[in-house]
Amino acid sequence: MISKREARRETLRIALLEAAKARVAESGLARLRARDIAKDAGCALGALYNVYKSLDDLILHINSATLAQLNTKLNHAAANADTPQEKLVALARQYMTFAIDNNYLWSALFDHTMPENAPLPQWHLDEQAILFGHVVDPLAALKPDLDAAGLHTAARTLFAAVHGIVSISLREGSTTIPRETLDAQLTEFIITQVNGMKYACGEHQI
Amino acid sequence: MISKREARRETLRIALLEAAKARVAESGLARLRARDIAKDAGCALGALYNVYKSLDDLILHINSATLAQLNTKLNHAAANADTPQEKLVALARQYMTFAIDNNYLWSALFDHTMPENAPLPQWHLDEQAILFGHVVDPLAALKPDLDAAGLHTAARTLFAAVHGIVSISLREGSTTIPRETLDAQLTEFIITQVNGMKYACGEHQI
DNA sequence: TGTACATCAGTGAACGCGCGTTCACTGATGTAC
DNA sequence: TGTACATCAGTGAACGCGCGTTCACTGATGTAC
Repeated sequence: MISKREARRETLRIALLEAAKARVAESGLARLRARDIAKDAGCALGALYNVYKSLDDLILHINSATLAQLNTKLNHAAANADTPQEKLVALARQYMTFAIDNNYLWSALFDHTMPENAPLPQWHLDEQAILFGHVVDPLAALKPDLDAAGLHTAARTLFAAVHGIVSISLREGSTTIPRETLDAQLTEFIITQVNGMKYACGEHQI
Repeated sequence: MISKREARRETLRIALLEAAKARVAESGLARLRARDIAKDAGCALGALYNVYKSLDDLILHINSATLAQLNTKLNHAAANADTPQEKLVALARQYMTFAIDNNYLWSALFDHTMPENAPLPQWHLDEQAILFGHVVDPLAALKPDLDAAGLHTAARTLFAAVHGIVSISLREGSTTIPRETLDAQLTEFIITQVNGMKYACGEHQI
């Protein structure tokens, strides 16, 4: 049976997480303060440390929630596309859309660094690995001759390229390049890459 | 005529810059401390503020030096390649090599953020823009139908993709993926992209 | 059901530390005559 | 060249602030009988 204590604890846990997420979404990870979170969640500063081990611990849970949300979006994107090529394009575009719509939360995924003695916990590494996973399936269909390791590497490279394009675009603010241009660039980029993979497998001429 | 005062001032300026660069190269931007720099440069803490406006100002000069160094390397890489395709491959590989060899200094280029009221000075933005510039020339040869704006965008996209691949690789440490694999992946990536550009200009089928 | 005690969530002031920046002071360098 | 004064580099202790974390205390919830 769930005690009244546990229920309150869980409520506070969620309230703190939501408050922290809102703060990050609003003004970025760098401006996140324990005092602000507690105030927003309606509890005293010390209460935060009853429920989370530290501020870093709380941030991990923020990122975990963001990853879950992104994951859902990517699942939908892939599910609504037919061919492997279309899936990859849809994934990339959804990734960019998510990054634009959740700029600061998305940045927090990559900005947060743990104190040196405490590395990222395994459960969080697993969550990150799922991101690459989305790319693996369509890629396997396109390059059936690749083994698991090769697939993994190729997926990471493609993901990283998309990530870089999105990342550098967001850094400059949306002022310099209009959203549609960016979207077109990204789409063309993926198509070029995927077609190249399909028609010429590793024996390119330059 | 250059006074003794100015000479000393300039010497100290350089000593501080070199000390700071060494610190960043050794342990990263996040661990850079004004006190450490002054100690390494052999002066008192306050002297730093005679010569640089602030620590952020000094960091700008570190990044400026790093950009100049990277720039030189990229110039050589492009000069030693013949065809536009080869130039682009050489640029990407040189970029990765530089990032690996100067991990922390390279990261500092992207990690450093200014206080909100003081944006990056123009001279530093100009230096950054030169990076994209390397990609523009070979790209122009490959896609003669693009106008200046389109070229610029395409160059940025390609640069950003390479940056993402390098960035995510370095994040995981060199343990996970051996250097040669990474190099091969990056090379194949560029070749694929460049061939795709060359043979099919925007009217891809998916 | 009631009572006495134990447990633990919740409080917020205080701690502790790090660290960028300043400032009154000293002494070397430059200038005027 | 020498002397008196002005300027400014250089010093390092002290300032000031931010902010994560702790801790003694209070009061609500749970448990034993």
